[in-house]
Amino acid sequence: MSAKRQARFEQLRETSKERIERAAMELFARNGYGNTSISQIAHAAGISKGLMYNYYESKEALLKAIVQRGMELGQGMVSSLADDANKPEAWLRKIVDATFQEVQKNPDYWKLMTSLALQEDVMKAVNIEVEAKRREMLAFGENLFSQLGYPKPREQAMLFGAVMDGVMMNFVLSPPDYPLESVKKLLVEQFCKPFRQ
Amino acid sequence: MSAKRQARFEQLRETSKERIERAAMELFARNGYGNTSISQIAHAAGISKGLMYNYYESKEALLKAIVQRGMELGQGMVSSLADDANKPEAWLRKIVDATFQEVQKNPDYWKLMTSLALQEDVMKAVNIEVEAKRREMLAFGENLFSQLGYPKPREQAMLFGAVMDGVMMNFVLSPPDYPLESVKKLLVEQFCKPFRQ
Amino acid sequence: MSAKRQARFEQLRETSKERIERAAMELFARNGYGNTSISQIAHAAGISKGLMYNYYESKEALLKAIVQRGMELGQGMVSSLADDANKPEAWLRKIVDATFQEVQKNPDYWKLMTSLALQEDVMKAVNIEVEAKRREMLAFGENLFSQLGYPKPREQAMLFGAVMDGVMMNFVLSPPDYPLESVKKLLVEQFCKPFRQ
Amino acid sequence: MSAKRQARFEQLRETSKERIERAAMELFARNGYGNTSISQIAHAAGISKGLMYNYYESKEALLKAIVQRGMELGQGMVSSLADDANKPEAWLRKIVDATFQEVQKNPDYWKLMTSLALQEDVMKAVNIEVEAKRREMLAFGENLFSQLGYPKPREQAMLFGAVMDGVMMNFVLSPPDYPLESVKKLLVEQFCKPFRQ
DNA sequence: CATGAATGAGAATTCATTCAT
DNA sequence: TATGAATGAATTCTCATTCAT
Repeated sequence: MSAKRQARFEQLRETSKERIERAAMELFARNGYGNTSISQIAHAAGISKGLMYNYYESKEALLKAIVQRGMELGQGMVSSLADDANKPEAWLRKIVDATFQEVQKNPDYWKLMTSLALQEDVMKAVNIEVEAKRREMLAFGENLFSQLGYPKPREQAMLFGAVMDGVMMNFVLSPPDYPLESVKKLLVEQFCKPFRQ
Repeated sequence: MSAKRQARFEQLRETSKERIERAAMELFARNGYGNTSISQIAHAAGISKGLMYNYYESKEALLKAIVQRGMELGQGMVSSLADDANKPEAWLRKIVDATFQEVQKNPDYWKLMTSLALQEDVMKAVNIEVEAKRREMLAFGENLFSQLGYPKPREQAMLFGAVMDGVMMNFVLSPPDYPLESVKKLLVEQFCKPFRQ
Repeated sequence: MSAKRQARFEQLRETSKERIERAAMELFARNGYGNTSISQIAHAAGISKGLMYNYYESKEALLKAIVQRGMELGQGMVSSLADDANKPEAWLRKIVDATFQEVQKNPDYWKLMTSLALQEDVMKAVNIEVEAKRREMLAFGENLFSQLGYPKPREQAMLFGAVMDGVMMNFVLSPPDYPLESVKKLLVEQFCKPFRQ
Repeated sequence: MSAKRQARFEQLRETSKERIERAAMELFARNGYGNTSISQIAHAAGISKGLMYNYYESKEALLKAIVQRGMELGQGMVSSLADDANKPEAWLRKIVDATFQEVQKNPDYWKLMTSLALQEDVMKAVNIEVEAKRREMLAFGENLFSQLGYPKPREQAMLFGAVMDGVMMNFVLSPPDYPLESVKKLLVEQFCKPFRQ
């Protein structure tokens, strides 16, 4: 096959794949993985049921692909807030900003991830990765709060993680209505600052 | 049938029902409603599939019953912290205590509720009720934080709700490992107090 | 459940299972395992597709059960011709008789077994057992022909095995037309006798 | 298109066709017609699925082509042993030799043919031809054994056919291990000779 | 000639639900 | 009350076949 044709096919394939993944993510997020059928996905993506299996070995493989892709995109975000090495306050703010930016950009993805986290069996493999990331974040936060003089930096990091998760969850439950900006502002005021008696 | 036999049956029925609901809640919480089959529930409860339908009209009815019962139990909790009418700090603390006590007593239930909240289609009816409760709680919290002098009581109440949700979620994801008490303490220190510049 | 009810259910279950196995064997034998669908089997057995899965985990499990049951029945046959310890001619005749009796009783089963033997992937597990049995038979035959003075008992046993297989195959290909008795008589005359220059 | 190009294409076509047929025969023989997919064949042949349909109208047409080609090759064999008109022993030996030579040359083909013979529905058309050939062979053998003085020439011919089929089958089941030559020698000794006693 | 994306019919399998006992 | 055999609709998945390129 000529390189040209190759490219064209590549593009078509991407298009279909992307439509499938987008549709699937939306439905998985909205209704849950177990409550979403391949038929629904195919219909929403405007393709035949069979085509799905040209791209993904199974429904579960599709889910994995979606999660994986999201994690890769997430990597970019994390690495983008790299420096500011010894300004913990700035760093915390950046984390808050970056996280909510991500979530706003793709609430469905985060809804899905939250759903999955709550289910042990489905996607055990993925959850392991997510768990690792959580741990990493926790250690990172502990370090920051320690620098900020908190007497119990680990617990503070956990509380911080909890607020983040909580706001995120409340937001994805009703994105249009949630006053994310105001809440975020309060959050920053109350969490991204040095310890004070 | 004699009253005695009646009573015995009643008791047996209760027992079976309870075993069914407990098994179902565990499985729903662990694997999701859509990923749990009646067979699994019956097996876990040690009864036959058919018997389920003596007590519940359908799988969905079973879910509703579980959710309902949980909400009723929750009512008790709420009403139990009724007085202390004008001591907002104490009230907030009580809310925190009571909530986490509930969650610790039955993490599966809260895991399930969180899962359900994330799914629009499944249990739309239930979610409406939950949503109503959320609103009520929000209004209540807004009032408390207003009394405590917070300039943005509504947003503060939302942030408070978010921490609560976040801690709860993090806890139910790994109940044995989570240092709930320490985190709760920090939470109380940082949220259950009058506004301070 | 009372023993009576138990027995009744057992019987019903057996009936359905037997109908399924009979129908499946017929279709597998006639059209091949890969060309037979569960729908066809269910239809032929007069049951619903779903019921199959109450008794067998999968189509392959059904096949295995059929093969297994046949092998167990075959065991009976083998053990029934036990004695006559040192009369090799009589023994050979008995083998011939017993084998063809089996085959006449259930030609479909042998057709199926022959089909399966020809396919490596399907039922690799079963084929291993069958192979073991072949080897055993071969060793046994070698011993007999050795006693009968054949200079190459092993090869003679293989030839004998081949005639048996060949007649069997020709017979199952058109049971009603094949003059099994006459052919068997010739076979006995030419194979079940001492070596003669 | 120039004659030259035409020829080149012709050659390429042949090459692809041959690769397809070889791959298909191997897979059909190994796993059965119904258990072999076009994808597998295309992959094994190193071509695209679509290309198959340039050469064959359907999967079944491919099977027919394979069988047909084998039968045509078989024709050559039969006609090659034409003369020796009235030396039945020599003739029988020739039949034995030629047959096993064929089978050794292409065990997969015979495996496939045996498999097909065992399945009524698949390839009914082909089986009719095969059946005709069997009959012809039977009549031929009957004549030979009659000339050799056998009292039941028809049955003897059937027994002879059975040994041939049996040895063939045993051989194709494990070509590398089977001592074809030794068994063939015994076969000739015991079957290709005048009637005695 | 050659590709592989796309289709749709149908296959295997699951599962909520019913019902005779 | 309790069972589990039986059903059938829906679900996941496979595969021969078509077709635009």
